[in-house]
Amino acid sequence: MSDRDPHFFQRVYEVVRQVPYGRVTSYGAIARYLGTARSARVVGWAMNQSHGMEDVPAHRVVNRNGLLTGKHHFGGTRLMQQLLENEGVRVVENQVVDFRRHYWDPGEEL
DNA sequence: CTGGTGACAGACT
DNA sequence: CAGTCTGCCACCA
Repeated sequence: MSDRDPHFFQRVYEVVRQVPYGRVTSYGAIARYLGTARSARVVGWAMNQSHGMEDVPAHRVVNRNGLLTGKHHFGGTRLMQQLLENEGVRVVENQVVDFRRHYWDPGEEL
Protein backbone atom coordinates (compact mmCIF):
# COMPACT_ATOMS: atom_id res chain seq x y z
CA MET A 1 0.00 0.00 0.00
CA SER A 2 2.43 2.61 -1.08
CA ASP A 3 -0.33 4.86 -2.24
CA ARG A 4 -2.22 6.43 0.58
CA ASP A 5 -5.50 5.47 -1.00
CA PRO A 6 -6.37 8.51 -3.05
CA HIS A 7 -9.79 6.98 -3.32
CA PHE A 8 -10.28 7.05 0.39
CA PHE A 9 -12.15 10.33 0.12
CA GLN A 10 -14.21 8.96 -2.70
CA ARG A 11 -15.15 6.03 -0.52
CA VAL A 12 -16.24 8.36 2.24
CA TYR A 13 -18.36 10.35 -0.18
CA GLU A 14 -19.93 7.17 -1.43
CA VAL A 15 -21.00 6.17 2.05
CA VAL A 16 -22.30 9.61 2.93
CA ARG A 17 -24.20 9.64 -0.34
CA GLN A 18 -25.98 6.49 0.75
CA VAL A 19 -27.19 8.10 3.93
CA PRO A 20 -30.99 8.04 3.76
CA TYR A 21 -33.07 11.17 3.96
CA GLY A 22 -33.67 12.37 7.48
CA ARG A 23 -30.84 10.26 8.86
CA VAL A 24 -27.46 11.14 10.33
CA THR A 25 -24.25 9.26 10.88
CA SER A 26 -20.99 9.77 12.70
CA TYR A 27 -17.44 10.07 11.44
CA GLY A 28 -16.40 7.05 13.47
CA ALA A 29 -19.15 4.94 11.91
CA ILE A 30 -17.99 5.79 8.42
CA ALA A 31 -14.36 5.32 9.33
CA ARG A 32 -15.12 1.94 10.85
CA TYR A 33 -17.09 0.93 7.81
CA LEU A 34 -14.16 1.83 5.61
CA GLY A 35 -11.86 -0.12 7.87
CA THR A 36 -10.08 2.89 9.31
CA ALA A 37 -11.94 3.13 12.57
CA ARG A 38 -9.05 4.97 14.13
CA SER A 39 -8.99 7.63 11.47
CA ALA A 40 -12.28 9.26 12.18
CA ARG A 41 -10.40 12.51 11.79
CA VAL A 42 -9.51 11.63 8.23
CA VAL A 43 -13.20 11.15 7.52
CA GLY A 44 -13.82 14.68 8.72
CA TRP A 45 -11.02 15.75 6.44
CA ALA A 46 -12.80 14.20 3.50
CA MET A 47 -15.90 16.13 4.44
CA ASN A 48 -13.85 19.27 4.33
CA GLN A 49 -13.10 18.54 0.69
CA SER A 50 -16.71 17.62 0.06
CA HIS A 51 -17.60 21.30 -0.10
CA GLY A 52 -19.46 21.91 -3.29
CA MET A 53 -20.45 18.28 -3.74
CA GLU A 54 -24.22 18.10 -3.69
CA ASP A 55 -24.00 14.33 -3.67
CA VAL A 56 -22.27 14.50 -0.35
CA PRO A 57 -24.71 15.62 2.32
CA ALA A 58 -22.04 16.48 4.84
CA HIS A 59 -24.72 18.07 6.99
CA ARG A 60 -25.90 14.54 7.72
CA VAL A 61 -22.53 13.70 9.19
CA VAL A 62 -21.95 14.67 12.80
CA ASN A 63 -19.64 13.62 15.56
CA ARG A 64 -20.27 10.84 18.04
CA ASN A 65 -22.11 13.22 20.34
CA GLY A 66 -24.47 14.20 17.56
CA LEU A 67 -22.95 17.65 17.74
CA LEU A 68 -22.76 19.66 14.53
CA THR A 69 -19.07 20.27 14.89
CA GLY A 70 -18.69 21.00 11.19
CA LYS A 71 -21.38 23.63 11.05
CA HIS A 72 -18.66 26.19 11.31
CA HIS A 73 -17.31 25.10 7.96
CA PHE A 74 -20.57 25.19 6.10
CA GLY A 75 -20.18 28.79 5.16
CA GLY A 76 -23.49 29.59 6.79
CA THR A 77 -23.61 28.53 10.39
CA ARG A 78 -27.34 27.99 10.17
CA LEU A 79 -27.15 26.22 6.85
CA MET A 80 -26.32 22.84 8.31
CA GLN A 81 -28.97 23.13 11.00
CA GLN A 82 -31.54 24.33 8.48
CA LEU A 83 -30.83 21.41 6.20
CA LEU A 84 -31.19 18.91 9.01
CA GLU A 85 -34.40 20.45 10.30
CA ASN A 86 -35.65 20.55 6.75
CA GLU A 87 -35.23 16.79 6.64
CA GLY A 88 -37.11 16.30 9.87
CA VAL A 89 -34.10 16.17 12.13
CA ARG A 90 -34.58 18.45 15.09
CA VAL A 91 -31.46 20.34 16.08
CA VAL A 92 -31.00 22.30 19.28
CA GLU A 93 -27.85 24.09 20.32
CA ASN A 94 -26.03 22.65 17.32
CA GLN A 95 -26.87 19.22 18.62
CA VAL A 96 -29.12 16.60 17.03
CA VAL A 97 -32.12 15.78 19.17
CA ASP A 98 -32.55 12.03 19.58
CA PHE A 99 -29.38 11.57 17.63
CA ARG A 100 -29.57 7.90 18.43
CA ARG A 101 -33.00 7.73 16.82
CA HIS A 102 -31.83 9.37 13.63
CA TYR A 103 -28.52 7.59 13.74
CA TRP A 104 -27.74 5.54 10.68
CA ASP A 105 -24.94 3.04 10.74
CA PRO A 106 -23.57 1.99 7.32
CA GLY A 107 -22.37 -1.24 8.85
CA GLU A 108 -25.92 -2.13 9.89
CA GLU A 109 -27.77 -1.14 6.76
CA LEU A 110 -25.06 -2.06 4.34
C1' DC B 1 11.80 14.07 4.19
C1' DT B 2 9.97 16.47 8.56
C1' DG B 3 6.56 18.89 10.84
C1' DG B 4 2.08 20.57 11.66
C1' DT B 5 -2.85 20.40 11.27
C1' DG B 6 -7.67 18.56 11.44
C1' DA B 7 -15.54 18.71 10.76
C1' DC B 8 -12.93 12.53 15.87
C1' DA B 9 -12.84 8.99 19.36
C1' DG B 10 -11.44 6.73 23.23
C1' DA B 11 -8.84 6.53 27.53
C1' DC B 12 -7.08 8.82 31.46
C1' DT B 13 -6.88 12.14 35.51
C1' DC C 1 -19.16 13.44 36.24
C1' DA C 2 -16.30 16.66 33.46
C1' DG C 3 -12.19 18.24 31.54
C1' DT C 4 -7.78 16.99 29.48
C1' DC C 5 -4.61 14.27 26.53
C1' DT C 6 -3.02 11.21 23.33
C1' DG C 7 -3.56 8.23 19.16
C1' DC C 8 -4.64 7.70 14.73
C1' DC C 9 -4.49 8.39 9.50
C1' DA C 10 -4.34 11.42 5.57
C1' DC C 11 -3.17 15.96 3.51
C1' DC C 12 -0.55 20.47 3.02
C1' DA C 13 3.61 23.69 3.43
